[in-house]
Amino acid sequence: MDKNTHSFLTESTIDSVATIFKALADPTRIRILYLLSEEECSVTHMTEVLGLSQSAVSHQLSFLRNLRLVKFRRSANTMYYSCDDDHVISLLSQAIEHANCDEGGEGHA
Amino acid sequence: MDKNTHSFLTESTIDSVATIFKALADPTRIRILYLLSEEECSVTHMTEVLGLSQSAVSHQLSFLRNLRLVKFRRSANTMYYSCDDDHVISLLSQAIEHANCDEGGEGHA
DNA sequence: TTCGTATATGAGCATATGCTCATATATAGA
DNA sequence: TCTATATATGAGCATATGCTCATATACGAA
Repeated sequence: MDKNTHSFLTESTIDSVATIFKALADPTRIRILYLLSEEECSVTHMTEVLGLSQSAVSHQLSFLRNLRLVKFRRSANTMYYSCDDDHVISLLSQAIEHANCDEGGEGHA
Repeated sequence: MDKNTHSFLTESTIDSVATIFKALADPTRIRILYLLSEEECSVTHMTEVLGLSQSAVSHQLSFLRNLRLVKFRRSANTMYYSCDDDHVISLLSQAIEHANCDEGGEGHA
């Protein structure tokens, strides 16, 4: 505790941060979260819009549910999912903006 | 192009976003980037401060270099690394803040 | 209860990831 | 040139990840 004069992150903080970013680090989950950030929708709808299998979508929703990034409500036998974490959506939005900027004009200075 | 009335992300945007978040989705890279966001430092220094092997650090730096998230300068046979992407550091800082918030008081209403 | 639709989930597989170990490269000094 | 220090990198391995396939569960209608 002597030679390290800079501030450290705790294990727990590092794990939380890694977990958040892991959730956002997959194309399928990015597409699901982006879709849900625009509209609440059913599993079948996501499946159709994103062109993925029902199982793949459901597995990813299970993943996102465990992290409490999405919530859902039931209507008959249809589950409607929506986002449940503004922070994460904010991070996603910013990354999308930055990515789109880079696409427009490459080359710095 | 008919039933999809919501806005889509392009393949390229999705890939860029996933790549950014992938870079941030590993505890070792989080610690490296956080350290570099506070101070420029050499590989040996990172190795000591973070308690990692020289090889592990060097491999991760190679990864971060490829994505242009870090830059470096040489002084004799020592390489000094520092951050080269403010956007990514900004995303990291926000995630750390959020993680620390959640740690303080769990339970929402 | 039986069937049909919607969703969830376990098993298994192919690929990706992050490490270690060994070794290559680069620079400084003798 | 030879050696020492600092860093980079290839190979290989253990684990993680994301999918498919098959099947289980939940609800509504007949």
